[in-house]
Amino acid sequence: MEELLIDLYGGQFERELLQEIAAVGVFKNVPADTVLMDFGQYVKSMPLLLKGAIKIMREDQDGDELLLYFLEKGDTCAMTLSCCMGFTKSEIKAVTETDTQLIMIPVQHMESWLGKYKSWRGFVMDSYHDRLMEMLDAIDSIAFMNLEDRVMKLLAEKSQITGSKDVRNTHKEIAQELHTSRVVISRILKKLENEKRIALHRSHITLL
DNA sequence: TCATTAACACGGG
DNA sequence: CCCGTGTTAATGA
Repeated sequence: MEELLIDLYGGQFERELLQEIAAVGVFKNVPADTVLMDFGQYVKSMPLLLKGAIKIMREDQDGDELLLYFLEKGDTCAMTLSCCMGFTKSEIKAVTETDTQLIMIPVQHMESWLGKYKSWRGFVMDSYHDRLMEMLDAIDSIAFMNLEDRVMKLLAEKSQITGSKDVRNTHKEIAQELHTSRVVISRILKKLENEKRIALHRSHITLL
């Protein structure tokens, strides 16, 4: 676990901090499509992402979901950070998009590290900033982009996350993540296929 | 005009 | 058969 840590965070964290993380952190392998955190849950440890991707979703009163943004390696969850400090409930849902490796750090440590390690403070601050920017990006998408562009953007993100041109998602899943109906997704995907931007297959889509 | 809802047909696993 | 997909018709914002 320590080698992985040094590999990913060595340039960022002090040696002592890396050792502390290795000492108290719990390494976890999580398969794809696992719910890591749900609405209303109290958070008792924060995840440090080593490998894979997690999607962060918001949910409305009817239980319909909307994808906000993805977390990738080197990222952490901003909601966890604020939840841990104030002991409030989670406002978001986190689901693994791919098979994921992460380190869970109990909350009591992360607070003391804030005073102890400059690099940790910087990391937490940067994380807040990054997540805020991604949130703004998500708002821009919903407010200003048409559905066709949002679909392409989502496919591009998913492709980048998996490192593959193939996106293994059904039209239904895409519709739920973008909070729209499957009919529209099918129609838009068909249009994109006619424009030679993607190729459609059963249960997966290839970007061209 | 464009999204949504409901309904139906087709085909693959 | 069930599910994913493609399409249409009616309705609404």
